[in-house]
Amino acid sequence: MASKASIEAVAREAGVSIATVSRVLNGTKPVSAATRQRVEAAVKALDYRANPFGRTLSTGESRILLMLMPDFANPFYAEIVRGAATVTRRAGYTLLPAGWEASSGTLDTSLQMLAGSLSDGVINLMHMPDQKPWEEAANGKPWVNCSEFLPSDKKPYVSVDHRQAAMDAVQYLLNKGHRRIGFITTDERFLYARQRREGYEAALKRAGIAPASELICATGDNSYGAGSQAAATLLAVVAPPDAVFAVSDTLAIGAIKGFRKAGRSVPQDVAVMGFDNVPIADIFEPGLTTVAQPMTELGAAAAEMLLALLNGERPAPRILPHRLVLRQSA
Amino acid sequence: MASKASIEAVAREAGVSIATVSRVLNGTKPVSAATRQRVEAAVKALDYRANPFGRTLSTGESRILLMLMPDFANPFYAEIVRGAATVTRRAGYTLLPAGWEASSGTLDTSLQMLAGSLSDGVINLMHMPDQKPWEEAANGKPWVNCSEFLPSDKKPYVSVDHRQAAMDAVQYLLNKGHRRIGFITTDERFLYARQRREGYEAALKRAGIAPASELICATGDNSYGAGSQAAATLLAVVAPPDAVFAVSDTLAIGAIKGFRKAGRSVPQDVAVMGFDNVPIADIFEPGLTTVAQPMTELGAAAAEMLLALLNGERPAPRILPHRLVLRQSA
DNA sequence: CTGAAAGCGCTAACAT
DNA sequence: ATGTTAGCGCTTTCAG
Repeated sequence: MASKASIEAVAREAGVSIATVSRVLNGTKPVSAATRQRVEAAVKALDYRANPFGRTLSTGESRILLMLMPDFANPFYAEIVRGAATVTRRAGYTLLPAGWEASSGTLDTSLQMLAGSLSDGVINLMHMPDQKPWEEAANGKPWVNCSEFLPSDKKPYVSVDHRQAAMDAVQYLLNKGHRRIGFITTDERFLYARQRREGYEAALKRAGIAPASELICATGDNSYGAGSQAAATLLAVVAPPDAVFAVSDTLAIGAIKGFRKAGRSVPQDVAVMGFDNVPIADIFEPGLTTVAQPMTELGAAAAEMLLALLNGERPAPRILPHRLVLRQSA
Repeated sequence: MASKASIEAVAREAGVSIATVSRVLNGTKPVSAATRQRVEAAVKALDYRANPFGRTLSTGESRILLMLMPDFANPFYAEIVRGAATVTRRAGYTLLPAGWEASSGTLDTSLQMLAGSLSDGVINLMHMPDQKPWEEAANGKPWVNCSEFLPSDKKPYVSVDHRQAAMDAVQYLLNKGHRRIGFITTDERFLYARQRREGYEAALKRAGIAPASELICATGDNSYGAGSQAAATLLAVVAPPDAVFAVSDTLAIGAIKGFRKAGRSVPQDVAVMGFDNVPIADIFEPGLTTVAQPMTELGAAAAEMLLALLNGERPAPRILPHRLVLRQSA
């Protein structure tokens, strides 16, 4: 630990007691102007910053909020973090992104242990099946789910309506005259995947179309390669789809690539829709038609709700609006 | 703070002193088998995990390593993190990604303050001009630079040879017969940008070509839009380039998009090369010719060096090999 | 308005 | 092999 000044050094430098230093630092109790000045001067002179470990041990609160992330490299999550961090910072809390290793199989146990006492609360973006160990570690700590949520869960959540969003996407495809619509999804243990699939099937049924299981392709993960693979699989069925709805832009772009490799053109031979509206959706050719989520707002709302929880309130769950972004792929 | 059992509760439950509990937990001193069992049983029964704040306050080391990241959403960094985390975890350290907000302008001051005492060391990926405040906060703490580094700096570093890599890329373009080669870069305050530019100019000079300043386009940031914009700028000069080397794949893909929008085709009218070899480079069409960095290895090496530093050693700087990945864009 | 002192949970001497 | 105790740096009664 670098030779940092302790509160005691500051007290000595200012000729006061450590209690007084603490008071001016935290504004807990009135301090005479003269004393305050001396302390502030000493703080500056010694470049003193309170040791968060001492503080936390004493107060029992760390003012750190954990953000549990399934994937580090996904711009969708990055944007949510940005939205949340803006809000928490204003309230004097630090947002710590963590848990991203879960996606690589090995849960970081040391961090998991830390989670229990390191943070005052958590914003969870983790996919449902992966979040259990964290939930246990958090042990009743203020917790809000963001994006991935179980409606029946008593925890506050903020999300888009995955089911409705998927319905809207598929309805758009239906309106365009497509009848054999495929569905590319990730691991179905993920709630959002199941909810979007529900929406997909509901839209089909409403149009009098029976969902065909051979048109539903669940890939292991959310990569371009998986999407490409899925396209190949879908092409192999006896009556291939004339449109496809994928649960993520990554999968959708991978699928387009896959269709192309098989000599099909998008959207002429097969229309493709994605989900998320990440930056590449607008750059890739054809431009990806997709459903956009209000990422920044999702993060900000989650942070506000967590702050409310910390404040003893019981924030109501929130559903934020999604919207279709129409480009060339469908 | 959720009602967590303290070490004292465990001691009571097991009928021993807290010192003994600490000893079995940390294996610091021999403990009789019988006692150990009782303590372990108590730990399990109470679901006890040591409070890291207490531990840190006492030992002066947190066993947390900070990873300073310029950008959260960039798969390049995500991969480096993965490489580093694997190594640190094995050594019993937790890797905490942080600092990503710097790129959004506002440096998270609370985290910055934490940085000073929260971590035992740091792996820095931050761009040089942005890393200063962190460096001050770290105040002499073990520190290794990864990717971005100043050769003259006394801190250990691991990186590719940005200058040489750029030379290789430009030489490839030269070999293909291109003579008017443009350069798209980000903010030139970033060291890697300056080093790659040096390589670009060196390769040109070696071929007897005087670098033309109108063919060098420095964009503000590293986005698709910036690349696209740069392409337009380059097209506006009296004698536009017949090839372009961009300092990142993102910029390169943006540039391809920009050239296309202006009616040019890649690689026929203008060849484009990138840097990094991120996943989309292989999916985008035309496939992006680029220079690949060993991302996982960079992270792993950085972690190893930091661990060595923590261990009192003086690890030597390391330069890892890059390689050209040839696809269709150039 | 300010100081003395207790205590947060833990580790590491120092006893025994 | 195990217990006692003194801190680690800070906040917060409790006195004054």
